[in-house]
Amino acid sequence: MPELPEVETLRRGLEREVSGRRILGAVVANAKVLKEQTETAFRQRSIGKRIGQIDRRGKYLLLSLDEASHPTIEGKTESNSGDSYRESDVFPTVSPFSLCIHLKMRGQLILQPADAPIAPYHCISLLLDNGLALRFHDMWTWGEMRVLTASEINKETGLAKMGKEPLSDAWNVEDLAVRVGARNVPIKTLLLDQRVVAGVGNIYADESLFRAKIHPERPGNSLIRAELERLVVEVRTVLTEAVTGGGTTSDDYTDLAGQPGRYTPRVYDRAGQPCVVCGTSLTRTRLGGRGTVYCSRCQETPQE
DNA sequence: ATAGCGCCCTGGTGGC
DNA sequence: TGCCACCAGGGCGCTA
Repeated sequence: MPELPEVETLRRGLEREVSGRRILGAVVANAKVLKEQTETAFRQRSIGKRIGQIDRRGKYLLLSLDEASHPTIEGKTESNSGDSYRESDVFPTVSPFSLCIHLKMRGQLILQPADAPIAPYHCISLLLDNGLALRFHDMWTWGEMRVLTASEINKETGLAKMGKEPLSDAWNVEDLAVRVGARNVPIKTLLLDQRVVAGVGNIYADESLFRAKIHPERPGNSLIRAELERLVVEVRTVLTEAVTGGGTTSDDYTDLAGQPGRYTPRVYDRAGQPCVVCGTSLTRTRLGGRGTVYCSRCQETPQE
């Protein structure tokens, strides 16, 4: 399942490979990933646009779609002047639309030659002006790919209420303490809540808790300050390591080129195997409907 | 306000 | 061997 490190890896790939490219055409093979958006609206809002800045927020990818026809914008985009043209009052609505992508469980983004064979579960292709196609595949069609305005993004996604980016300086133990607060909910469930912290999913929630030596079923309001501090450190560490490794090795995820990630989890999907620290057989349980793996010795619930 | 559950979807798995 | 029920799971919407 793509989480923050996988989506960030894709973002970096897109920044290298498709930023500045013009969208010449769009093929909608499975409109389910457009959700409420019509195929007509998707095509009208994307075809002819130039892909500008590539942003990530939590597990969302946001590609700004700029008017490609105007020479001023074109020139500045090509000269790599960043987003300085956004400050211009000449074109106050230079980028009203963003291509908004969420891969959910099984979505994949692949960049390949436009004439490459269409793979199974192909949903959307964006044909670019360099002979490549950006393709969205999704076996379950839970994923989302839409072209939205800023207000539509706020209305139709949870982005407005999303918590802070865990790899930003703005995220710290104070912020986590406020959002976890007095909630009598398992800490694992809270970590998965995108309003608590952005981008953490099932893999990295389990990994962070294991490394912070905190039992996933501990209620949020039972954690002492030192534990919250450890958790902040370990969430950052595990996400940073996973970004460095290009994401977790998984059947569900590949980068833009189709390559798997190189990060290897210590507990996720290792139920019954020995703990890498103490050798205890790792325990699997269910928490809030999610499979959860932990070490019953390293992450022992303290005696009350 | 908040916690819990059902929904979406389909390949893989385990039981008989 | 073959069939089929069941499972996994992010995010959202509904309910109590």
